[in-house]
Amino acid sequence: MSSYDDFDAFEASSLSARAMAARPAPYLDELNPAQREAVEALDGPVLMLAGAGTGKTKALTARVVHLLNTGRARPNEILSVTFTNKAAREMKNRISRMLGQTVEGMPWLGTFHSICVKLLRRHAELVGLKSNFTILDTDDQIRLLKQLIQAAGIDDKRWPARQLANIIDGWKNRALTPDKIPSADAGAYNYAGPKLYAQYQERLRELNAVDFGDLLLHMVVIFQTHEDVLEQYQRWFRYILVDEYQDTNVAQYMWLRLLAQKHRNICCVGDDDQSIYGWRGAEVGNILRFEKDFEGAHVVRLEQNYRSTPHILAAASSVIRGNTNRLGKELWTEAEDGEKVRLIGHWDGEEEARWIGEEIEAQQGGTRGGRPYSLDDMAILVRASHQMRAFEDRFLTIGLPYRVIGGPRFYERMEIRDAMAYFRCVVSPDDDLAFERIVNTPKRGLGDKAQQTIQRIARENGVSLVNGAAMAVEQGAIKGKGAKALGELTTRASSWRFLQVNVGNQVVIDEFKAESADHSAKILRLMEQFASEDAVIDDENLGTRSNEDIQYEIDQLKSRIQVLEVYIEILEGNHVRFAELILDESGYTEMWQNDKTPEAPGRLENLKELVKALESFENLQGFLEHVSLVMDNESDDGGAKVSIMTLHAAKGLEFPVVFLPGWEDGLFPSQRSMDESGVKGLEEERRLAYVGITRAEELCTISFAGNRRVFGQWQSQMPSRFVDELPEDHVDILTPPGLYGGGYGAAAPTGMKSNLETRVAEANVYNSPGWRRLQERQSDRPVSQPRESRNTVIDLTAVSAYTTGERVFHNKFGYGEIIGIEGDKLEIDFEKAGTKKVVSRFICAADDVPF
DNA sequence: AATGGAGTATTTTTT
DNA sequence: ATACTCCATT
Repeated sequence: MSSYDDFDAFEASSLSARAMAARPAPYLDELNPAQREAVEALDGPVLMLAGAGTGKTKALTARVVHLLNTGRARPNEILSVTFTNKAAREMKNRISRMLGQTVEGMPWLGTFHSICVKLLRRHAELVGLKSNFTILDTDDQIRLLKQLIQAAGIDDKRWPARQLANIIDGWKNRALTPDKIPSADAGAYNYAGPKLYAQYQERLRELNAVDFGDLLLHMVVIFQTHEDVLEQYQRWFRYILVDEYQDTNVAQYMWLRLLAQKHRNICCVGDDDQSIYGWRGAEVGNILRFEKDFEGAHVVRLEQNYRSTPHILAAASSVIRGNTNRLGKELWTEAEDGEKVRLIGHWDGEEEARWIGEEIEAQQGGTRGGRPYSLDDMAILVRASHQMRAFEDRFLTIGLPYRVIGGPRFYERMEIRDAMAYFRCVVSPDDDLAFERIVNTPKRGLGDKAQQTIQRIARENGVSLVNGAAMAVEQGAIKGKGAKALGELTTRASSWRFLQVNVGNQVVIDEFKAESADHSAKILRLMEQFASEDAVIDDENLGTRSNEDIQYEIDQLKSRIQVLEVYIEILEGNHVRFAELILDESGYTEMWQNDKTPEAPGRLENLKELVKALESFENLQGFLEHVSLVMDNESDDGGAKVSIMTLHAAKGLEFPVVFLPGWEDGLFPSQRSMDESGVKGLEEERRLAYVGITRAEELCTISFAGNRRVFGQWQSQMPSRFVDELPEDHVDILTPPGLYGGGYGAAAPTGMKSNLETRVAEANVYNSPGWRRLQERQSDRPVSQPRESRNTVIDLTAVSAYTTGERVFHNKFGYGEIIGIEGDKLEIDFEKAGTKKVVSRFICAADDVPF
């Protein structure tokens, strides 16, 4: 409070502050003490540690409203960053509601990416871009990288482009430009990573394009190298609010720090226990060290939970307690006890889906807390999207309405991407990737060879592909029927481009109008002539024209007038017409109309939807930007539905009834997570479990299956270690009804620990041969036996149940011989597949092969 | 140049 | 199991 900056800030707004001091603040009365504390600490750095369901968004919005209400800042002086578009929208809505008016004046409320686009468009030239740059999605990114990889003579089979993309993303997330790659990373991507990264950035600049990571990276670079620009925004953004701070990566963190340096009025809201995006560069460290970064930070903990029952909270707390390195929060609630968390094991994934389907039908209409559940109140949260399939299959057969959230997105469909590639070519002609996509779509008889010719000519002349194509046509470099089609495309393209650059140009509009008027006048004259002339004319007389000829000319003129009218509309700013024209003239619409495959009608439907979606935008560019940044499609077509989504997609949501299927080791926690990131990965998985459980308000059901098809192969599954971390007192173990109950006769192996998992096993079918085999093996396999030490994922001291030289079998690789043992990983020399490292649970002794 | 068959990898999670 | 890629054939 003593710094000059703060004084300055206060002075600037003190007049209005005083004027508004008397203004009532009813929103404050609705807050609990902790929330209120977080809202009222307006100046200086604030860290709001908000556990799940503690009214974080409420506090955040109240804070914005309070800033406005006390006159500390005007709407455009508040920088309010969220992680997702959904969160941004939610905040906008809630602020308007609290304020009683719309928030048109909050231009800086949005995701990191959308705010950065806005900034970067203003300062693009500082990093060598034009302000109409395009934003590439992952797909384009990979295609571009593939080209560079092949040009470098690297085998992209052995070194997939996808991998390089991830490496580059990782660097960008850490705000590392190609010249700043640490030597430790020099070996990345077979030692070609850094060089290819530099080439990639160079190429992006040529294409006047950026990828997602660039949006932040470029802005950080600009802020670091152009003090004047940075200062301008530092001054401008008096107050900064950050939602989901635990999800920020290094680049975002640097961006925030740079901007907050001056006023230091930064309020970060987050929950270290809900950090689930480490895999894409999020640094929990950012939140853990906030107090060090911003000295004198005011830390507020929101711990009263308004969402879930005590049983559910107890389960969540018990699981998350397994993590070290937490800031520490303990959620509590005043809610009634309600039902315990339910736990159930199933025979296989299909059985699990069947049971959940029935359970949903049973819960539907049933009441708890007085009001009947609708399907909208229920959700199934899975670890990985492939788990959704079993549920979709099942729900389709029993006719249970469901909605998949975050599935394959509308804008990722082929026809939509094609259409958008056409738009991109028109909006930014340098976008070679877009042109590549559409040269031969629809088929124009331009194969590899023709396209290479275009590439060559473009490169030789240092022009974009569109221009290169035009030159190729002029030079007659393309042979065959492709030549004509390409010529047509390039003339079309240049006329689209003409329209695009002349939108709003009154001179051109007037010219077209004049031409149109001329034609109309001529038609009138011809009509007169037509009427006055005899029906039959001497055909031999070339000087006279037959009625047919006149009719033909009239038709020609009429169609020209129609075209002109469309052009005029487009020039006057009707971009929807423009889109239609492009799709029409390119033959793209026609292509699908002629397509006889069953998907074709759906694709045409999607194209229509695309055009309709255009209506709510100002122009094509605005639309393209929205699509690349927002990419969401929440089309709620009435009707109550069960939601199916991944745990990641569920963050921030809540449902009265939640199902958490697939709690099996390897699936959840995911094997890959643990392999790649060890204990860190496991802890993130555990946070994911915590997020999952805390989504539930009243009823939470966790389940696992003993057998599951993985890559089309049946695999025996072990219940998740997280199952053991649930608190017994708050969990009900269910016995699945029917078919299998006790069907396998023999009780579970004796002498087992009486942990939850075993009790589930005893209670149901979980006595299958496969499962029992696993259980038995587990007891003579140190890797998985000591439950306590299991959180050390790679335990090099562990003694394997296998020995070197032993002959083993792997589902995928077949037979082989163990040549090395490293904890639970075995190095095996396979007879067919060569030497591989395999996690021991995926193999079995050669004489134990199940057939 | 387009089609169809074989062979291969795929399953995290997303702005 | 399925989706995708590559290659050989027409």
